[in-house]
Formats: sequence, structure tokens, C-alpha cells
Amino acid sequence: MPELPEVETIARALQPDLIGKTILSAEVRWARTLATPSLIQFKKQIVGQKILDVSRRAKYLILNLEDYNLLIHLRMSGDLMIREGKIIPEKHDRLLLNLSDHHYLAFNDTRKFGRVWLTSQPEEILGKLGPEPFGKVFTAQWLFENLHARKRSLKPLLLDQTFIAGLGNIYTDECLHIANLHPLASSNNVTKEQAAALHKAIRAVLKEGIRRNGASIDWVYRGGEFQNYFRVYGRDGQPCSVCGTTIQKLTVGQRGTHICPTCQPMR
DNA sequence: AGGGTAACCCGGACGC
DNA sequence: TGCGTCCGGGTTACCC
Repeated sequence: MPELPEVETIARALQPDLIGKTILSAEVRWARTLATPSLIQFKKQIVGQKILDVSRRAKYLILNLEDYNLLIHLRMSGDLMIREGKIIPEKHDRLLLNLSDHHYLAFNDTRKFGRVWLTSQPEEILGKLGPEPFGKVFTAQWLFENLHARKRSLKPLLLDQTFIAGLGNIYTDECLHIANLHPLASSNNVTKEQAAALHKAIRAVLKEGIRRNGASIDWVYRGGEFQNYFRVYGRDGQPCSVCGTTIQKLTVGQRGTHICPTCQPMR
């Protein structure tokens, strides 16, 4: 489900339910959900930890505990929910954390791609990530310089979390359309003006996603409404809202990619 | 360095 | 209705 806006929405929603609560017990129902450490170590370390804060870095949710950070990556189909009362596992629940207020946190993940890390060294995992799209480092000038430092197709580069952190398939297609850039255009050929437009588009589309509480696609995720405002994503065969040209779907780096061939010429 | 591909998983959609 | 195939919000390893 989640790209940056969806993770941001989940983090905000969970804050009042988690901050200040203590983790009383943990139930792991799919062992591979734990990226680290071992099951025995995990339970030993997490039980008794109070949740001090809930935040986000790129697509990672961060539960700041007293002695550790619990990093949660939802990957394709993960979701987090608070449920009341005694633990009653539902289908696809992978990790359950019993809280001190008669609620529990359920990590539900149909496709089993999601992972959690319990670590006192979160930078080992988060340190490889590129800048936050809303952070100080990410300026139009930074983008221009770093696009030219590489020679890669724009879309795979924007999806590369070590280049810029937080964009996924949907928001990448959307921001390339807004910036009138073709996903296969080479990064080192982007002009200063195009880089500025792309920078603006990235921030605008992520902001819009957050404002609409993320996008709800297929059966995964709930609550968001950004899917009703997609410009190109999933709209192949329909007219471009800017120029009326039929939106096309192509494959770029194994990913379904949606463009308006008029607005995003390959030059 | 950059690209292509397969893999990890499951369920929904679609074609026959 | 049933069965086979394709598809995918993400990321990594590996190969050329």
C-alpha cells in the first residue's frame, strides 16, 4: 500500500493510540516478519518498553521506545490497526503487540512482504536513505545537481530510495506528468528549469496525497481518497485532464508506468 | 554504473 | 462454476 503519504497518514493516526502506552507482550505469527533480531531476543527486548513517540522516515514507521526503535516497513500490502480487548488474531495478522490500555496493535500483511526491525541503531537501516522530500536538503538545486551526477532513467531513479526517499510507483507517475517529463528521459539531460518543475511537482503531489489521507487501492488500505484524483496512474485509455490525449501504459523497470504522450514527450 | 531479471508472497481480475 | 494466467502500492540480490 504505502508510499510516503500513506505512511504519514498511518503515523499520524496511530500517535494518540500508541504514545505513552507500554508493550506488555508480543505475538509473532509469521516469523519472517522479524528482520531482526531473533524471536526470543525480540520478545525479551520489546516487552516492558514504553512507546515514547511515533514518527516516519521515508516509508518506515518508527516507534521510538525507551531503549530501542521499532522500525516497521509495510511494503506492498501491510497495514497497522489498533483493536480493543483480548487478542483475537485475524487472517493475515503477522505481529500483535499487546498494549497497557486493553488495546493491541496488529500488523496485518496479506503478502508477507512487510518487515519490522527492533534496533538500538536505527541509522544502520535508515542511514542509506536519500533526503526527505520535505526536508531542507531537498532543494531544486540539489535535485538538478544530483540528477546530473547520475545517468539514469528518471523513473527508476525517483523510485530509488537512496536517491530520494518516499516516492513509490503511483506518486512517481503523477509527479513526472505534472513536470512534463518522460519516465525514460535520462537524468543528466534534465534542464535546470525541468529540475525545478520536478522538485515542485514532487512536493505538490506528496502534499496533495497527505491532504487526502493517502490513496486507497484495491482491497488494501482504507480511508484515503487520493485515488479519485490521479492524473495518470491507472488511467490508461482515458483522456489526459490537461490536453485530452489518451493516457498510455508502458513498462519501465518492471513497473507499470502511465504517461500522457503529449504532455510527456521523449526528447 | 546502470539495466534487466527473478524472487519474496497472496488474492483479485480476467479469459476461456 | 472452475481453472489457468496475469498483475501488483516495494525492495533486494545477482548477472551482464
